[in-house]
Amino acid sequence: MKEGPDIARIAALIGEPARANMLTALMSGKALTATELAGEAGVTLQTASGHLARLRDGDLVQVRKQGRHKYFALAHADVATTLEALMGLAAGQGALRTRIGPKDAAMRQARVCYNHLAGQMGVQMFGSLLQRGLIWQEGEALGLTEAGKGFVCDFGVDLDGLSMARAPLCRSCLDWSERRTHLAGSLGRAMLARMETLDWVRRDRDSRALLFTSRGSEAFSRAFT
Amino acid sequence: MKEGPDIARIAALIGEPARANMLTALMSGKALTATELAGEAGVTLQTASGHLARLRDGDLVQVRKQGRHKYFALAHADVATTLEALMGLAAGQGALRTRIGPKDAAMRQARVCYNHLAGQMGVQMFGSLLQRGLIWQEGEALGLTEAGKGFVCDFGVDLDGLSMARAPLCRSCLDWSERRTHLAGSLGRAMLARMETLDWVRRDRDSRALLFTSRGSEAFSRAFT
DNA sequence: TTCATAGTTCGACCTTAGCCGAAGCATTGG
DNA sequence: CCAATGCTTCGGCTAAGGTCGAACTATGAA
Repeated sequence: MKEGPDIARIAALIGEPARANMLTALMSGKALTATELAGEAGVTLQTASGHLARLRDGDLVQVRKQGRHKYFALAHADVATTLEALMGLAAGQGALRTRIGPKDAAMRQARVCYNHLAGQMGVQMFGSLLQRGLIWQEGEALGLTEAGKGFVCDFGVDLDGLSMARAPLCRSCLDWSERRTHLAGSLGRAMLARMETLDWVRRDRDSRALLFTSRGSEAFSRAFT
Repeated sequence: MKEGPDIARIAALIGEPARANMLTALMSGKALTATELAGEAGVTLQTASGHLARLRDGDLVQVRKQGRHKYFALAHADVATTLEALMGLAAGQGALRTRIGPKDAAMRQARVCYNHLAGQMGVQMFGSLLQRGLIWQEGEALGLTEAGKGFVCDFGVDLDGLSMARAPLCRSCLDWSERRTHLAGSLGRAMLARMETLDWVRRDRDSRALLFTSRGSEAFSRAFT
């Protein structure tokens, strides 16, 4: 009768409104301070402090101390993946709760998901790369083809630098709004970073939405049709 | 502050040990009764009933009522995906325990279920009829096709007599050892009765097991391959 | 030094919800 | 009809944990 993996412990950790809000806020990939997270969660700092300690205990977030600030971020990409999966379930059944405002539409079109591009644009980019044979996919596994490496370098990404990193280069991530896979992993992050450098896209200050510039929008559709 | 889907509600649903155990048990893909799930979760039936109602409310499981049993299964493949993601996070990724139905081999092969044929043979017959287009199935609904009517009459069943009865002609019944559907309803009962008349099969005196004669076994596999 | 800001810990409330006993339906079998 | 079985509902008990005020530590700035 004893369990396998202790799924309840993790789910209970996520299943508390204040903590869920914090984790959702961290999905942007940005590191946030305890005070900021307290604001996101709508609780006082003491309460937030307790929650964050628990999240850290459960290995859902990691901390970096810097001066008198503590910056919190999601511990691992797996955490982001799991949260996306949960959002998929919640979105499938609960349109009743979320009113679709203008920001919501922007979120569906393009948003940041643990520092990589998600939403319609993310799915489009992934599909384009796949169709042109620049990446390959076999079940869960995912990778760059030779042609793909050339493409990515031409795009301006330092592929050699990425290869040194410990994290997997390519990962697939299931989109909660589109219900299709998009590109995650260190390559996914690098691609988004490059697009920001090129000023194709800018981050919204208050949400995870990504706003494409008119120039960037045009260039994007030319690059990933 | 409130953006995105209500992830906390779902996660809290999963994040309760008893419910998590139930969901884990359902990961096998098989449908389980409330009593079985209560055992899996280590709680009494009353408690389990409450939990299952909540899971059903949250669209994590779907239920199928059959006689005095209620069979529960995961609602969608998405639910299983999310649970797997959570298990991945829980790191201690362990074995799923599977509790199998009846231990008696004969019972598993063929037995009586409300006067119709159940067990491996029942599932086989159902599959054969379906594949050959003799019956049709749409969700819960089930019926005989024109070709099926001919087949049944040839088999020696008085279809006209059955149609007079109040009870539905065809019903699907979820097998408690195979956990797949087989043929129930007045037709299911008539089919079994006919097989007994033909001396294909005899009832065991002390149990619900059905013993196929050697001749009957041969004829059965010829008729329902 | 003194003050201000960031975060933690403690203690005390108090709501939530998980749990079971007992009784109530519903279905099946005799 | 009655008995047995599967499940649900109700009521009360209890424990867990979320919440905040207040006091405390730590870092940085004037």
